[in-house]
Amino acid sequence: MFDQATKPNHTSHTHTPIAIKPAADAVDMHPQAIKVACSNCNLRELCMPLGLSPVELDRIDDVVASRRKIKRGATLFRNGEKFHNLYAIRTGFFKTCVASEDGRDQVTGFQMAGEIVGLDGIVNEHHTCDAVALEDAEVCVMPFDRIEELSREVNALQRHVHKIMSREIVRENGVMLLLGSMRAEERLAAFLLNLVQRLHARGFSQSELVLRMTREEIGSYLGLKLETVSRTFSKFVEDGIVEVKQRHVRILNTEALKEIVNPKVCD
Amino acid sequence: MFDQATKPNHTSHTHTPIAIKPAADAVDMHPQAIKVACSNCNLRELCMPLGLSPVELDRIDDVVASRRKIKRGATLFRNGEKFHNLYAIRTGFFKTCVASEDGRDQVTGFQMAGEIVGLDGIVNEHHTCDAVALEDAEVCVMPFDRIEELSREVNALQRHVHKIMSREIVRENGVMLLLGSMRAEERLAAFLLNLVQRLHARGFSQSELVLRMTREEIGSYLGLKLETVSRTFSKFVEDGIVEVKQRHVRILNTEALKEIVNPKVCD
DNA sequence: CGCCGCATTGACGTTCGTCAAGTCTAGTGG
DNA sequence: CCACTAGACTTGACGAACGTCAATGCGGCG
Repeated sequence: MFDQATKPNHTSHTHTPIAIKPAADAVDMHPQAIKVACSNCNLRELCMPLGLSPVELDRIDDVVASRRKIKRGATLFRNGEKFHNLYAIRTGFFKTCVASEDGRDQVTGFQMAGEIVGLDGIVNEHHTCDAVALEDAEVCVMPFDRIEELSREVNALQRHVHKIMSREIVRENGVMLLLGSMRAEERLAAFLLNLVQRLHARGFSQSELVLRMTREEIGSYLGLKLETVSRTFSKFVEDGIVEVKQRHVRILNTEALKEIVNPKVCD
Repeated sequence: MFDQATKPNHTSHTHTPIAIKPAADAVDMHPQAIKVACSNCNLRELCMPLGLSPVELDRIDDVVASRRKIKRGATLFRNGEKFHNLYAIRTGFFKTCVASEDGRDQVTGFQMAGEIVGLDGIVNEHHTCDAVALEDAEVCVMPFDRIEELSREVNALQRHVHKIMSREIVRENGVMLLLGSMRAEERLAAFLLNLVQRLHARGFSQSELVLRMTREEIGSYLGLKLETVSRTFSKFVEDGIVEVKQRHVRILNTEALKEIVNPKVCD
């Protein structure tokens, strides 16, 4: 039943979220020949500004110094490490988490292809959280000095950097609303809707997804214990809202999920 | 017992958090004569970059277009409004809050003199939260276009803007940790320590403070109901950790509060 | 002086966490 | 190929923490 869940819409031969845009497919056939460059990256619309002139596009390529592969379970950076770079995720899936001094930790986000991590390091020139790969991943390394330099000259880049940071602030506002005022079912429903929406924007199914994280990691993100996450999944299955088989999830009734997150008062 | 609580260290005649730096006191005697300018603002080290050359300092003045007074209870901006400006708080105290569609709302932060609000509006060019004055307040209006323009030319300003946004991201990470993994006592202890630390940085007492917000607003911020906030205050009083009289709070045992937030495992 | 919003306190209910037992699955090594 | 194992997941019983509801107190403002 779930056999096809890992292979959405298009025919990627792995389950890593590779993005859309059929246009550049021809180039992708010789991956070793690709220049490390944003100008021919099919994730460009996700992590770089739109509407650049060709000459600006050329300059933008300079923000990426190199690429780096991270094995599943390895860290891209750690709390306390000196901050040098932002990272644009090319493939793979990350979590970021902060820890309190007494050992508790909290997942602060899950990041997928086209998203930027490392913004936490700018203030104090040291990272304040860990970024851990939840599956084998590759990132573009973007030295922050270069970003600042270039964004002084390319207005669209400057604006873009500001928007990325603002977007992260707004996202975290939403998580605070979730953590501060929602019950378990609402949290999980909101989580699933958010994930599937972001995957859909990358060319995946609107109704099926494969979770890259454990129940415990979901729980940490949502401020719940893993047992509660598990029970809530089971509840959704009973109610016929989703099918769940381990990490494979199929959403049967999106409207019902939305209704759980945002109960309409009907009277 | 609390009569002097509203008047910490120095002799401000109101209880609005006016900042330190005795240097500029003379100028303050003729408030109507002050030019709208950062270069002679005693909050400068809080909201503007340090180590500017005189000529840069002069240019920085241009980011502030005007000032605006906001009455207690009034909004500086609202969810959905078009974004134009960032605001630096000169005097007064704000809360920011987001709302879900079904009416629940969540306080996402409390802001005091020298802090910047409005960053949420950058992504979509519309604000996504409300900023409400909890006491009569005054802000510096800083058109974001000008900020971007100037920060292309003044590197220190560019860096500063990035740091302010990154700081907000890191702060929200901390709130997520609090909301996701702490119990009521830990949350309230962390909240009090954070408030008093920020007030202290502005020249106020390390041990006394006047809360500008209701129990309900504290509860919303901390993901608790107002009754739980009230009970937790009472618990702290019983334990001899604080004295509380309405919104006046005196911290008797800072170490105990820290211990509550970060219980040390002693074995 | 009386009203109203805010705060406190108590009794009770719900939700979620804790602890524990048991199942499933993917990966490993014979 | 299959048995074994470790880690992830599920499920149940119980209890603690916090929410809900309601009564009461307090203080500031008109």
